[in-house]
Amino acid sequence: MLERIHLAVIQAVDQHGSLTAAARRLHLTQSALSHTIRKLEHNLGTAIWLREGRSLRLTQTGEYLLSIANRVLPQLEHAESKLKQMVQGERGTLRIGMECHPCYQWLLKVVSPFLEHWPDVDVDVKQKFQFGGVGALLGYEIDLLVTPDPFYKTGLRFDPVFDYEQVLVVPDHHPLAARSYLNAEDLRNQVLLTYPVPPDRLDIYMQFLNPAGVVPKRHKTIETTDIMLQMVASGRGVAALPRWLAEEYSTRLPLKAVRLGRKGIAKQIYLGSRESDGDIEYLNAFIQLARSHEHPAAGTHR
Amino acid sequence: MLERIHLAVIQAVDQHGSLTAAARRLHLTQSALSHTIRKLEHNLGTAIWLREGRSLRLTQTGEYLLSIANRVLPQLEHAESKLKQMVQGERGTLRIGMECHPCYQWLLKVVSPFLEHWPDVDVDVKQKFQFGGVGALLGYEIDLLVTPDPFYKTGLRFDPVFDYEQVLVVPDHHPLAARSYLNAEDLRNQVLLTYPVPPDRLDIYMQFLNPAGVVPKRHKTIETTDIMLQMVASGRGVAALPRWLAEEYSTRLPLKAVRLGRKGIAKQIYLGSRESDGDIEYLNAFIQLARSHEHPAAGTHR
DNA sequence: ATAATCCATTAACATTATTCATGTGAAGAT
DNA sequence: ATCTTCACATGAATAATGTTAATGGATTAT
Repeated sequence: MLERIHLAVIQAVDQHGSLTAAARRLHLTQSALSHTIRKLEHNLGTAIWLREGRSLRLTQTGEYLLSIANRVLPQLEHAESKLKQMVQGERGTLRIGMECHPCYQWLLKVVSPFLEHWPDVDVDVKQKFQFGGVGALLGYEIDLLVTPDPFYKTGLRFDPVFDYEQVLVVPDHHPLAARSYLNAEDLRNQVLLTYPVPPDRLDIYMQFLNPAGVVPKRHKTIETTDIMLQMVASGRGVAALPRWLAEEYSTRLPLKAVRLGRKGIAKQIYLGSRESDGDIEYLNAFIQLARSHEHPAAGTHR
Repeated sequence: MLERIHLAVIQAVDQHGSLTAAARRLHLTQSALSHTIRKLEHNLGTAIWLREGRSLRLTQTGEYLLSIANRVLPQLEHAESKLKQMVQGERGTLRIGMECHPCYQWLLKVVSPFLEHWPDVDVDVKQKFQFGGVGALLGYEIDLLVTPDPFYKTGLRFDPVFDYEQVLVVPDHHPLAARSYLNAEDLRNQVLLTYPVPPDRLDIYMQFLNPAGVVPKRHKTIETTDIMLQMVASGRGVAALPRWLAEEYSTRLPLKAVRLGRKGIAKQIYLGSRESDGDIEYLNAFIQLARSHEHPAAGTHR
């Protein structure tokens, strides 16, 4: 009933002094405005202006409508300009899901230049998903998934962002620290520290221990990388982590990284996204940035 | 470009779950909504919903539009309900102009019950007018004029609200206090206190002194009634005021009211208004209230 | 499977909005 | 005074928008 055009006319007449001038401003004819306002006045049951000769004077109702116009129209105009930015992919929220605990550190390094280049794009990182990372992607809970497990499916797209080697992190003076590589048997008497995820999602089990039928002495789960490595340094156990992560921490803690198996465990991290989001500029930019920004230490493996 | 209907559709779809339900809610057909939204999406250059089978899921753009809808639509709805009240004369601002200094006290007695009956109508009182009270009325500076001088003219309407007698207020033990009435000559040696208005607007001059060619010893102007009467009580002069006003003060100050001339000076107060405002309920109500609320002391004169 | 529901689309039609051409009255200039 | 200009009103023609009705495709419920 009270439409945008009504408010626009009232505001324009106030600003430009006449219906005719307002019509020019709004790219409509004076006739159209006259008809429109006449109908509004009829619907309201009251005049908006008093016609005094050739000029218009606002009634109390008109004054009130003008105040509404001056309050509401800027909101709509602002919304429109924001929408334009969003459509051009310059503004939005990038919701990133993480299925790779240690990757958080790497992610921070990508996010920070991204935020600089895209000041109007917010980044949100989630770590828990009811139906797994891929489910979250398909269910539009997240827009981007950082995962070591690509799950090729129609509608999804996975871009490898970097390779790395999964290694065993042990204390500096640990008996295994000097070895050039380890066998599964070597872990039989070790306490293994991992993130709290099911063993079938842990590569050290799937690719190393299980094939040899070996079970470690104990298995403890720890949420955060920092604490986990503190524990390793103090001799409470050993952990399987990306080599680059181990090397980063080894400058601060007395740690050593040892290869798992003769050839090592090779891993890749992928960024999963929906194909339907292929036209979102900032999303593509993020993937681009991520690929060009592989971890410095990653190269040492190739 | 971004119209109310667009926001309404987005909000209704969010609230009722489907385009079809939203169409019912908005008293439009599903077809119309489908077309409307299609056009909006085309104009924006982006989808608002992702069509997933038979249900709609908001895109980021859509989420944003929904937030706008939830913010802007209530503003428009509120404005509409206020407008309805204004049109029914239940809400507004009554701007009262005063051309009768002592009437302020009387006005307060009318305004106070009025404000109680019309909680949504504000009252504003003005006392200065560039082109006089009638000019202010015609120029829409005020909506109601309290004046002793009706100025019948097309478009204006004057309602008498009460009669009163203009008397001379003197100190209790003043030589003139005992007289049953005064002649102009009696003022030749008095100091006359009046409000600061031109003598040709003062009845004591126009109707009493001037015809007799008498000029008082001195003429001082004072803004406020309270101070004026304090001065009279302390013997600094005499003042011409409505009888009811003098009587009201005489309970607190040692004052006496004496008739001017043998028949006294009869006065009337009018409420002036624009005929074009004849359909404003609260304005009529005010005039009605004013007429039924003449000052208690006024009756003594008739 | 079957039916029901929902969105998209099409086409004929109805309604509403806008334009175009013209009229009227007020203000200002000659 | 008369003329010109300006601004709003009006009515008919035209364009835009919404309705009705029918249909298809897809999904969900029974």
